[in-house]
Amino acid sequence: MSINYEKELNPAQLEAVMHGNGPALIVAGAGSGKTRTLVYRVARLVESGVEPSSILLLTFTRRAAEEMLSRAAALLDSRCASVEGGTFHSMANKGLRMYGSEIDIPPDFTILDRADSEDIISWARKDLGLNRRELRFPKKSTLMGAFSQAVNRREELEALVERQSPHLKRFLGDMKRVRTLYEEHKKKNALLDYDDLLEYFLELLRRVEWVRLALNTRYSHVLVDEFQDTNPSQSEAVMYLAGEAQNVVVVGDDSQSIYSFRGARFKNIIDFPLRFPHTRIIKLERNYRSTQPILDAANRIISEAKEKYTKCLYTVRTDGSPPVIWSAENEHHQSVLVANEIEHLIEGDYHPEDIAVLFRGSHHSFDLEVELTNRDLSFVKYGGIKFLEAAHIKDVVSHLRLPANPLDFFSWQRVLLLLDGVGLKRATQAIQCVRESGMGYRALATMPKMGSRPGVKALVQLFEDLSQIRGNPRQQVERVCAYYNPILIEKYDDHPKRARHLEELMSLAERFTRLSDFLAEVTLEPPQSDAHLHGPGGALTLSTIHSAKGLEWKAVFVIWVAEQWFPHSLVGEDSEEMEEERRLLYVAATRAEERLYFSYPRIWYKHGEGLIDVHASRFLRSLDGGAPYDCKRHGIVSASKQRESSPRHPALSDGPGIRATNSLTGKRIRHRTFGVGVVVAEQGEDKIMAHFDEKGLVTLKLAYAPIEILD
DNA sequence: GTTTACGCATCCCCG
DNA sequence: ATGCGTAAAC
Repeated sequence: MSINYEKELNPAQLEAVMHGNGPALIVAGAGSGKTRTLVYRVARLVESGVEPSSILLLTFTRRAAEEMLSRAAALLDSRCASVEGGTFHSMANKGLRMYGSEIDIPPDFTILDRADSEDIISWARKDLGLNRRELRFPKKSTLMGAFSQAVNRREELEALVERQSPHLKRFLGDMKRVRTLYEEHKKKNALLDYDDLLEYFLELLRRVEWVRLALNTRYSHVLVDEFQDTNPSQSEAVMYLAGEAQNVVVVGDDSQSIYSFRGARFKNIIDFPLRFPHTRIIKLERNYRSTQPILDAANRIISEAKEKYTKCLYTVRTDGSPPVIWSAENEHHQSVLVANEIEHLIEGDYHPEDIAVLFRGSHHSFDLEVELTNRDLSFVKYGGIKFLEAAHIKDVVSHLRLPANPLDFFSWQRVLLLLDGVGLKRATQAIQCVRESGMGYRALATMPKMGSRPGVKALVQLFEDLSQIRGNPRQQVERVCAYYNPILIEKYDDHPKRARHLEELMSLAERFTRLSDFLAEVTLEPPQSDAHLHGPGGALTLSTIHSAKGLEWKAVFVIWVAEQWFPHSLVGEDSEEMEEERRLLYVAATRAEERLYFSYPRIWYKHGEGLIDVHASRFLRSLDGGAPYDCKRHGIVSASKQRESSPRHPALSDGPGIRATNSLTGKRIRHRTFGVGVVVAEQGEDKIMAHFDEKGLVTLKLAYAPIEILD
C-alpha cells in the first residue's frame, strides 16, 4: 500500500513532506495541518528507506510524539512506531544517563520537579536566616523563577533582576547566596532540576565530541515540533544534533509562542535560517480547522501583535456563525451562560467531546465546575493540579527514589518525617548517619532512639524488600503503597480518593521496564490527575489555554476574558509579556472549528475590597472596536441571556440555550451624548449594557436613559 | 529539646 | 487545598 501524497496534501504541505536532505523551516499557522505534515513526513522518510530508529522526533509533550507516531504507523506501517520520539527533557535525561559520566554527572541522578527545587530553596533561605518576615525576602517560588529564567535566557541574575524586577535589587546579594547553596546542594545530592537536564545535555554535546558524533550517527534525521517554544539551549542542542548532515526540519508558529515565561524564545524561528544558511522555508497558510468568521476574529486579535513572521491564514470554510461575546453579570452568571449554551449544543448535534471551555488560570473554572456538576454534565479538567504535586503521591515517590539515589536529602526527610515521633531534628540526624555510615538505609536500625521504633523497623524492611524485587516496577510501587497505606489512612480523611490515585500510579508503572525510567517519566511529564465526573457519557473538556495547545474542538468557550485576568494584572503595559498574553488568546481562539464564545463577568467580589468592576479584556476591543459597530461587517455578535441565575436542578422544560425573545440585545441604539451604539446584554428587567465607540461599555437604565432604538 | 496541632495566608501559565 | 509560623504537648 503506497501513500498518494499529491492527493492527500496541499502543495505547501507536499513540499514540506517531500523535502529531501538539508535544513528546512516550516512556518505553520494554527490549524494548517502541521501535525498532518509531520506525520506524513515521518512516513515518507521511512518509506524511502530511512531506518526508523535513526529518525528523531522532538515534541512538546510525550503524548504529542506518541500520537504522531501512531498516526504515521497507521498511514504506512508499524515500522513508524519505532521512530525515536519524545521531549527535549526526556532526550536529555536519556543522554545524560548514558553519557553523563563524561562530564561528571552521576548516572543515578534524581530529577527534581519544580516543587522539589523550591523545597531546597526554602531550606537554603532558612539556612541563611533570610526568612524573617520583616525582611520581606522573596518567596521560594519567586527565587526559583528568577534562577530558572536566568538559566533559560542565559542571563546573569544581576541583569535579569535589573531588567524585570528592579524592586528585588536590594536582595541581589542574598539571592546569589541562596542560589549558590541551591547549586551546591544539587551537586552533593546527585540532583538535577529541569534546567540542569537541558544545560548539562548541551554541555555534553558541546564538550564531548565522540558523544556528539555517536548521536549524529544514531540520528540521521531530526524533526522538531513547536520550535517557537524552544529556549536558547534547546535551539543550540538542535544544531549539534543536526550534525554535519544538517538533516533537520523544524516546525513552528511564532504567533503561538506562549512559553516565554519559562525561557522560550520564539525568535529562534527567525534565527534558524541564520544558523543553517541553506534552509528551505515553507509556509503553511491554509487553515483547515476553523470557519472564516472565527479565523477573522483570530487574525484580528493577532494583527495588533508588535512582531511576527508575516503569514496570512485563509480557509475555504466560509460558512459558520460569528464569534460571540458575552458580558455576564457576575462569575456565576457567566457559568450559567456557558452551561446553558453547552446544554443547548448537546441537544443539537454536538457531542460533549466536541466542546471545550478554556481559561487563563486553572482556578478560573471553579464556579463553572460546580455548575456543570449540578447539571450532571461530565467534564475532564486538564492543566490543574498535577498528580505529582499531591502530597500523598510525593510521599510514595520519595520512597521509590531512595534506593537508586540514597544521597537525596529531601526524599529522606520526607520519608522520615512520616514516622511517628520523628521530627525535623531526628530526621536530620538520621540522614547524616545514613550518609556517613556507608551502609545506606541499614544504618537506621543501628541508631539510638531510632532503631528501636517499630516504624523504623518497617521502613528498613521496606528498603530490604525493594532491593529484592526484580522485574516490573509496578511491584516496587505496590510494595511501597502497602507500607504507606496505614500512614495514608492516618494522615488523610479523604484517603479512599487518594488511594485511588495510588492505584493509578501503580498501573502507570506497569508500562515501564525499569523503575528509574518510570520515575523520570513521572517527574518530566506528570500525568494529569483527571477530574472525571459523572458517569458513562462523554465528557466535555475544561482546560487552561496552555494545556489546550495543539488541540481543537468544534465549539470553544473562553471564559474570564477580562482585564486583570486576561491579560493578567501582573503583566506590564507594552511589555513582552503583554504580547504573549495576546498570543495566548490567539491560541485559544484558533482552537475552535465552528463556534467560538468569549465571556467575562462585569462584577467580582474581591477579598478585602468587596465588589469591584470588571472590564472586558483589551484584546476583545480589537474585535468590536473601530468605527461604526457593524455585526455583519465585523463578524462579531454580542448576545445575552435573560435567565439570571441557575436553578439548582435545571428544569428541562425551561430549555437551555440562547433565546432572544423580545430581546434588545444586538439592536442598535442612539444615545443623546454617546452617539450610536449596540446593546450588548440585558441586566434584569430594566437595565442594559451597551457598547459605544466613544465610551466603550456602559450600563443604562431603560427608564431614564436618553436613548432611542434604531432597528 | 522535639514534636505536633492549630490557625492563617495564598493561588497564573509549566517541562 | 497546601505551606508557613507559632504555641501547646510529649
